[in-house]
Amino acid sequence: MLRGEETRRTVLRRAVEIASVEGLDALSIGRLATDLGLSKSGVFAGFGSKEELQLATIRAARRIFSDAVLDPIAAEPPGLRKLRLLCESWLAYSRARIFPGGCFFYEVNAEYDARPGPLRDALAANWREWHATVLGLLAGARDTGELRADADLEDIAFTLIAVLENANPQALLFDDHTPYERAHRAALRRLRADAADPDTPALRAD
Amino acid sequence: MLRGEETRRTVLRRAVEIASVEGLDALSIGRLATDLGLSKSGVFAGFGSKEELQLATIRAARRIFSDAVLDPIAAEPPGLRKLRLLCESWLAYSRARIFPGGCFFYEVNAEYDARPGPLRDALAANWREWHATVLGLLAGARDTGELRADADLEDIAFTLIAVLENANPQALLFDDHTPYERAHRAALRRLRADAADPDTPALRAD
DNA sequence: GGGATATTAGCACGATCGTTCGTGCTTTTT
DNA sequence: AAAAAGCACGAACGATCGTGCTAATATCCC
Repeated sequence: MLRGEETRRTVLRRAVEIASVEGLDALSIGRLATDLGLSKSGVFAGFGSKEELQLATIRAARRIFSDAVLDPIAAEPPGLRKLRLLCESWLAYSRARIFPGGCFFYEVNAEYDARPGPLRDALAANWREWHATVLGLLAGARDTGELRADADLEDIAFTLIAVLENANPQALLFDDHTPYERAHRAALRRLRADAADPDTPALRAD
Repeated sequence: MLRGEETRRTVLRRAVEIASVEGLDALSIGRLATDLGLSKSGVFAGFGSKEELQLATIRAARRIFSDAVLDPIAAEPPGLRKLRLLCESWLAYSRARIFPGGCFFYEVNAEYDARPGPLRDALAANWREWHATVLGLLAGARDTGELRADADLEDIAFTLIAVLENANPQALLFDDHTPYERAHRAALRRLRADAADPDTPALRAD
């Protein structure tokens, strides 16, 4: 019986839109039902509780994010180029309003980062995953010898994520796309700062 | 007749706490009333509408932010040192949980950056003000000759704000303070990158 | 096709939302 | 001392919230 799964998908498609703009708290069963021409109980039945609906919304958003940002660069071999492509991919994702509220996770992380519970746990897990991805690409670029062997990859990841994420609210708040260009320049600059000398052996000692 | 103003302050003191953790949407008249032992209508009367309560909450938060971050460095003369003190002041403000939810503005900007209306307008105005402050200090440090005359101050401001703000959600999400240290290092590094040569004349041509 | 099953609709519940209204109490002004 | 103003209160409103029930309706298996 697949009709149920189909309905869940329909609901979640709308749910991620709403949550990316107004947050997970603004998700309401009744609103989703009227928006989609369903009954309240029909929407409710598909999830069993509001919290489960919110968790499912986070999972759905994770998939969309992964498709939009990670998939396009999956085939790229490790190295600095892959890292730069990731940054561009992320900026394009925020810029293209894949979620109408910009980056879904920027919105909901701010909403729940100070509220313990299953939702914050789920968001923390997603952040860790995203952070590990960036870190992995940085390690890749170090292993190819394009980044200095003694570079602090955690610090670089922190700055990269920071400048990318920060482009989002500024672009949304002012309906202005120049923050994306600043973020791009800032990311490239940070990578350049720890780039290895071109004639340094690939795996030099620290 | 000052009793009214006193009540408003009491309400707003609680309102900024709630909003910094759960957002401006989570402010509810009834909740504030029961939290403070007041009547719903009494709280309501002091503001006239929920939106006015939210706007007043933003104004109250702006004052608290200004007292915590800007006042301590007000007497400092322009220059790189003042800029570094600002970064430290900001990080201390987030770290000390002046607002229990970390940075009030990180939370509410994310909440309203994609929702046109008076609240977003008010938040945009606050952002502009904060941004202008950072830019002003950068210009000060350039005028003292400590920053290169051709440095892109807008880009530097973008990165500084990004690394500071980004420490906030990460520290909150993981109950971990090391992001503050990363942010500090990242900010200093960015300033160092455009520092002028020590023997360069104060106002060199571009 | 009929019977089992999975899925949606309809309706009601207690709670809470923002808001309005009328009333008393305090304090200031006259 | 009388009059006015400021302020908070309690009660009530229509709406919406999340969540249970029960009944109707699709869909699948035999």
